[in-house]
Amino acid sequence: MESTYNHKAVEAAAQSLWSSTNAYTVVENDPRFPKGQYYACSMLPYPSGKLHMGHVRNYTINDMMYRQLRMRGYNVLQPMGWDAFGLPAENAAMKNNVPPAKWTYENIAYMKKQMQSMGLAIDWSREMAACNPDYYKWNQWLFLKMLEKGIAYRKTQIVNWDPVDQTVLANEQVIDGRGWRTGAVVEKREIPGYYFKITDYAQELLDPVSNPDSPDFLKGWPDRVRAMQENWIGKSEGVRFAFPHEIKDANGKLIQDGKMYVFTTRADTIMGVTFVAVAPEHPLAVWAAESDPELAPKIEALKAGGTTEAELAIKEKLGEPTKLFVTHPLTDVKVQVWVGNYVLISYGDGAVMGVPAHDERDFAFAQKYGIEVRPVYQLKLPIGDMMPGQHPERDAYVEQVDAKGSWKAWYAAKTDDPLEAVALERICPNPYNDLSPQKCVDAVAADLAAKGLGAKRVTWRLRDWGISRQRYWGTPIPIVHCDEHGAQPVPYDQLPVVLPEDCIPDGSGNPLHKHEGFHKGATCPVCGKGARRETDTMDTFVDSSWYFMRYTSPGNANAMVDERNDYWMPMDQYIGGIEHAILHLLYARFWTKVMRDVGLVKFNEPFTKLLCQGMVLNHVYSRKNEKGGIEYFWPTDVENSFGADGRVIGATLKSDGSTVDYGGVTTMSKSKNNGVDPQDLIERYGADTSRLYMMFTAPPEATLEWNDSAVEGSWKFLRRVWAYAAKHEAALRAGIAGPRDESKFSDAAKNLRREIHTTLKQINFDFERIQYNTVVSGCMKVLNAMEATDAAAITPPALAECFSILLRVLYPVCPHITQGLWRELGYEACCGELLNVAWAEVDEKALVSDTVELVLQVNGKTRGTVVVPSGADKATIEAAAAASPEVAKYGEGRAPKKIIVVPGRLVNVVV
RNA sequence: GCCCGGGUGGUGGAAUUGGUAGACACAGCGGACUUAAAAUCCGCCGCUUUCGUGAAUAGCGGGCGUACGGGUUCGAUUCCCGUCCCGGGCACCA
Repeated sequence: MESTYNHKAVEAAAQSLWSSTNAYTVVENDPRFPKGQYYACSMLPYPSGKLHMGHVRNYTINDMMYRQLRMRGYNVLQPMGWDAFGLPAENAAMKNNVPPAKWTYENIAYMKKQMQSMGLAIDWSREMAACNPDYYKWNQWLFLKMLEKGIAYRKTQIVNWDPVDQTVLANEQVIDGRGWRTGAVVEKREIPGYYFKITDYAQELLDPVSNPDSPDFLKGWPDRVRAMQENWIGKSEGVRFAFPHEIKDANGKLIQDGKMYVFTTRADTIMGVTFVAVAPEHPLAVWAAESDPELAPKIEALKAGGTTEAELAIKEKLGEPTKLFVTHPLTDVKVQVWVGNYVLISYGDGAVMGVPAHDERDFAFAQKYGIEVRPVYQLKLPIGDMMPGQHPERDAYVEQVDAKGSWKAWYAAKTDDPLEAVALERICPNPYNDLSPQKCVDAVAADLAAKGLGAKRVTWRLRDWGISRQRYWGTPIPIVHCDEHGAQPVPYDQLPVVLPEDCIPDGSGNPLHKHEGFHKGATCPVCGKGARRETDTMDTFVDSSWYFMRYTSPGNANAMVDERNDYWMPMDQYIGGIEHAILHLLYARFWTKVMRDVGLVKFNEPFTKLLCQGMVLNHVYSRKNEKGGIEYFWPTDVENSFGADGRVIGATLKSDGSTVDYGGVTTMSKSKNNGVDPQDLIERYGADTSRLYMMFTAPPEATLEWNDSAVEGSWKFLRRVWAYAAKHEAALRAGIAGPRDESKFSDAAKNLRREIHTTLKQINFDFERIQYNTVVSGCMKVLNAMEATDAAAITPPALAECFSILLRVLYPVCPHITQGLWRELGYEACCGELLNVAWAEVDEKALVSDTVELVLQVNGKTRGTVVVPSGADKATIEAAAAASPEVAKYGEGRAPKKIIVVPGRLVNVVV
């Protein structure tokens, strides 16, 4: 064999072997795999042009899992596909004047080649692309089913409209209120669109992420992802009730029929209401502005600022009083209406009851405007003693068990005159004083219901999923518009509605409008007359909501999925970026439940286990240039300077020493000039080194700050593996072929086997918990142990066994070099192809040793070790420990008071 | 502001249910080989120079050490309470 490692030749040979044997094509119920199916899948990539480091990391994790489990006897499926619809293709089309389809297909071809060069064990016979009519036909099919079931419906939506380009803009395409391309002021327009009633499934989507007792609880998901979904769904249980009023508009009509509704989760504090606040867009605020010219601009000003950023949480609570009053539903006291900048029109009824004593925001607001604070629960601190930012409720909850009598205390404090206090209380008594908060909520809700003014209500943050996009490159929504019969679904037998692939968007409007054959070439299914085809396409999240099930049923032209899907699904392990923790994973769960309700699948949840691999980050360096633009610098062209705490405080350019700004670490991107192309790495060191380094440098879920200075180390390790094989080729060959009689193994062989099987045990554990960085370090330990032992002293069959363990445990990370050595050394001729060889199992007999070394502690401090025969009983160990010189020295001659023995590990002598 | 993670050598990171902290590497330092370089191999590598013993900033011994302050325990990186800092998520959600 070659004396040195030639990665190019080795990798080419392995890859051509795999492709010539279709090594990774899997079939259902394959009898070769006694342990049954295992479906391990990565989130499908967008074909942007080429792979980035995040992809390499994601797919290497997936591939390691694949190879290890397959060797363990599982029928493993690792498919791949393309999230091929979407906006970037349209933008590229405009820039390069090529149809999005062509651009997309070329990218797919290139990226597929890159994946093959990584040595990924993908079953390409199941490849899918979202832009293929064979795939998106089923988006359309299920859409029609959802229309039938009422899960899909049509309503008008407010969108960002660019008046120059005549197109709809996504939120992120609106910059400072202007279109990103045209700079035109963006208008809000109401246009009709289709929605999915995901809210109907809210409770069913919530339980598996929030309730550990739910039968579908997703215990194989990271806690943080479950928490994010739970927050996103946002269930809150409370009471919705009305403040009656007689406020009339200019036409003399009662506004909102004389009832101002609010929602609260704290109905128990209803007796503490001292004001109400409405959003600036609320009908009462609108009327207040119309009827008071001085107030109008002030209310307008309250609309300023976004409402979706975290910074709002610390924004100052601002408001304006109006001349309007509503009536407290239980006490009939008049309550002033304020307009507040912290009230959101989009949540609940756009109005809140103000209880300064028991709500932090209400408290801040009341403090600012001198509104009365009226506690319902006894407070720990008098209101006057509270510091700014300190909120009464925190303390109030502590004391809430003693709510009884609190109002009396408060009234008494408000006036020195006990008679007046009694009088005040009579005006506004609190009948709920004796109740616990939860009982109080029930009682208040009952009283409001009796008056016909309110009821308990569950409110959700989750909104229905709007799927209409006024874009070209997406799944056509299968609807036609007839002048006579309106919007009509396309009949099932006319699916798919095929998207023309020859359009080149120019940025103005939807090119499908101009495509006569598409737009005008439809007929009404009711009357058969000519009709216009819907030109809106579906949100690309629709495509990604079920692609993983299409992998299971490739080539089926008659059904979305078939019985093969029942074999593979639910997916055992899903792997992808944390950035999809909410939307994609929620939509896929919803879509699965819809498929279940249509009778296509029998399970409730699609992903049993979820792994979110950490992001790959790199440093960012930039500087403002003369033109005012920002210039980014390649990280390796920059020298850092460090502060006393070791953090980067500044940076200079290596070329001329000029200073640049250090921007911390962020995700790699072309625009920030900090993306590392994995192809460079693969070409220079090979796929195995790249994979090894990627896995070794950080655990899969941790973020990884890119630094390739250690790649050389991984490269060096693989060269050592090869060199060891080349140096000991003869002994290894002899060991593979020779008879194996363990009773004749030399002591050196026994010692080496003990060490390697101990390490193997750890490696197996690390594979199970998906801690692949320590799997790699385990592989290094195996080689270190072999190199540290004189090979001549090792019985050849033992040497061959040890090296075969190394090749097998290293195989999932570095399949090429291990496959190459397996064949070169003759393992293949004897035991078959490495991919199909059984995983290395720990030989418990090899772990046994005559003596065992225990850690010796005196008074809890480690002082040395004590060697005892393995299997020694407690008394023997205690005696050995007590007799040790360390105990004599550190125990200062005192007799042991107590001896703690942890079998196999440690003995602690307390004197 | 709230929720979820996290804080360990110069660096990436290890330590399975509390049991020898720093595995495995990278960088660095010293050495071997070589005409030289590369490659390779061997050794050292948390702090304490003023804690002891040494001529010694060598060895040996001791002490300290897992963000900080407490606690539980024979024993704490690990468990509990409090504080600070960093990262991610979010919804001023009534």
